[in-house]
Amino acid sequence: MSLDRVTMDERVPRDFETLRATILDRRESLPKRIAQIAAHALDNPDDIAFGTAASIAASAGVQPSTLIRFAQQLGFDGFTSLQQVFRERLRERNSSYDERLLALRAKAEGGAGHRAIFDGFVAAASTSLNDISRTLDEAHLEKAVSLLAKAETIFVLAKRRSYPVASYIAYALGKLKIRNQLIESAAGLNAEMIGFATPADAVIAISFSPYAPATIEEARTISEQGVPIVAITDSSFSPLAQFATVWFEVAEADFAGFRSLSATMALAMALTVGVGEKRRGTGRKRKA
Amino acid sequence: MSLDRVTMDERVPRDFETLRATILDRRESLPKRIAQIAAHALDNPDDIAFGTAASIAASAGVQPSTLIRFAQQLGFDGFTSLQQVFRERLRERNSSYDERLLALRAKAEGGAGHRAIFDGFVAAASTSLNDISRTLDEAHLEKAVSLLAKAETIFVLAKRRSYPVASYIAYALGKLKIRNQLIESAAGLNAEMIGFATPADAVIAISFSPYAPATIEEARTISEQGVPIVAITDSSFSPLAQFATVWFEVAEADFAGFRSLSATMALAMALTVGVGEKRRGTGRKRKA
DNA sequence: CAGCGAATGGAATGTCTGCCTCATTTTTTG
DNA sequence: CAAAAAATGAGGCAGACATTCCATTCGCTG
Repeated sequence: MSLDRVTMDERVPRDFETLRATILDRRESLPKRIAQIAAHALDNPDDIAFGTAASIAASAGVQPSTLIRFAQQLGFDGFTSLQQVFRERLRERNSSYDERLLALRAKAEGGAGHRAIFDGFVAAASTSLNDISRTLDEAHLEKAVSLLAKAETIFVLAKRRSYPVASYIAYALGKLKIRNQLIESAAGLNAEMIGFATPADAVIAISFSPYAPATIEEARTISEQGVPIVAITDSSFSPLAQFATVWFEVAEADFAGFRSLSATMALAMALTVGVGEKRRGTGRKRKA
Repeated sequence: MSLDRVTMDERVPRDFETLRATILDRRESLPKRIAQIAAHALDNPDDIAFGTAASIAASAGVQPSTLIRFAQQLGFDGFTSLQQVFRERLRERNSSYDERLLALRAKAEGGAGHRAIFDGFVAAASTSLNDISRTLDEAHLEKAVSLLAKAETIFVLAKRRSYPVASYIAYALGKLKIRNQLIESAAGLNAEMIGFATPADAVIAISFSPYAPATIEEARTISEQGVPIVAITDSSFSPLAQFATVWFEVAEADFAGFRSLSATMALAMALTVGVGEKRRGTGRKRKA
């Protein structure tokens, strides 16, 4: 047996960063095909982690046997051991963000003091942003923006918890010189305001469970007038969804009984600025 | 052949979250061994992603064939397709938090379409949350909460961009049955409202550059009446800071000319709920 | 340009994979 | 409690897998 040599001085990189450094270090001295794989491996680490030797070799444009030689040259005893390093990287990377969030949440739930409360809200907001970033339907977004961009006046409809979002939308639309009307309950003239809306206009309606009855009623009325509605709500069973031309499902995390608004805010701003861009793009002009 | 049934109505979950929801949904109705695997899968998703059918079955304490039946019951055509979902999850979540943010921001700046705009706002919000989580001064938070908890009425003062935050604070304070007064400009009676404030009350004032002159003026007036002020603003040179008893410096990231509100929102909620807790803790009661 | 060692391609190999089948056990139903 | 249905266990099979081996090509050096 002459395995001694292997165990003697060859230090096998066990973590991805070391491996990466090793590869970059030897880059010059590697044979052509091996270098080809090295480049491919650092560029597409996920493929190495999940692919088979054959599939990786094919997408790197080499023979499977070369891939194995590459692994062996780095001190591994085969492709499989090399792959372990790439897989370990994904395992560890993955946990970092979630762990951070979990830690925050744990601190929020376990810990005392007001810092804990603050952490709870930060965690809820982060979670919500994370979720919406994954689940947002791009087609819905495009459709909603087109719809709103065509509107003469954009009516913004929201009560209670959702009202802050509506007021920010109204503020942003105003800054972008897009004609809009915020429907607030203060003056008690909602019915009259809604009466002005025509099918040439559009509505952004926001409501979450428990749905403010006034919002639902007003959405119903306005939809019966043939005005298209973009709804932001929390489930496809929401009463808002049935009146809506396009609707978004936003799941906000909550803390201490108050749901985050961060995901809804991000979506609201994307809609607003999206409409602004679209109008500028088509040369359409609006005065405040 | 009776495969028709499968292709007909069974909707196969393609992303991890949907899959997770589906499993949790059917949890009750699953056979014992299948449930055993379901639990193991949700607890050790990484193992499912990387292991072989045999190794996973062993560590879940079942037969490999059961694992395959589990996958089929969910609508997949075999273990391999189920595994794809677990692998996709790792691919998408793969990068560390910072890298993910960078990627989002790059996509937002480079990319076209409205998804890019959305990503930009999500990135801005995440960055802001990240920043405030690092920089928030805990002592300031404690001091602000004590100050507000002692107030008879909490006045909330903000205009324009900061107004949504103020309206959410007012909403939350209301739900917590804490007496508060939102100072909005609509009725034009701000001066009179402010006149009611006494040193036994307190103010939450929010303003960011460019500072709304009305907010500054009102803050000045109210501080001259001896009312303590908690300010949320963006720099210690802010005109708001000089009137404030306690102030928070919040740096919000911006995108497309609109700053995020997420960090301010999180702080605002922490203050609000903090006050609520403190009052309940000291047995102090308030009526709406 | 001949000679030689390293590098490479491609097929062969034995192992292990996922998945199917069928016998057995458990649960449900009448 | 019997019969039927569902769930489970275990062995077997075809195919895919990583790896090895050997013939061929490439890139030196003299």
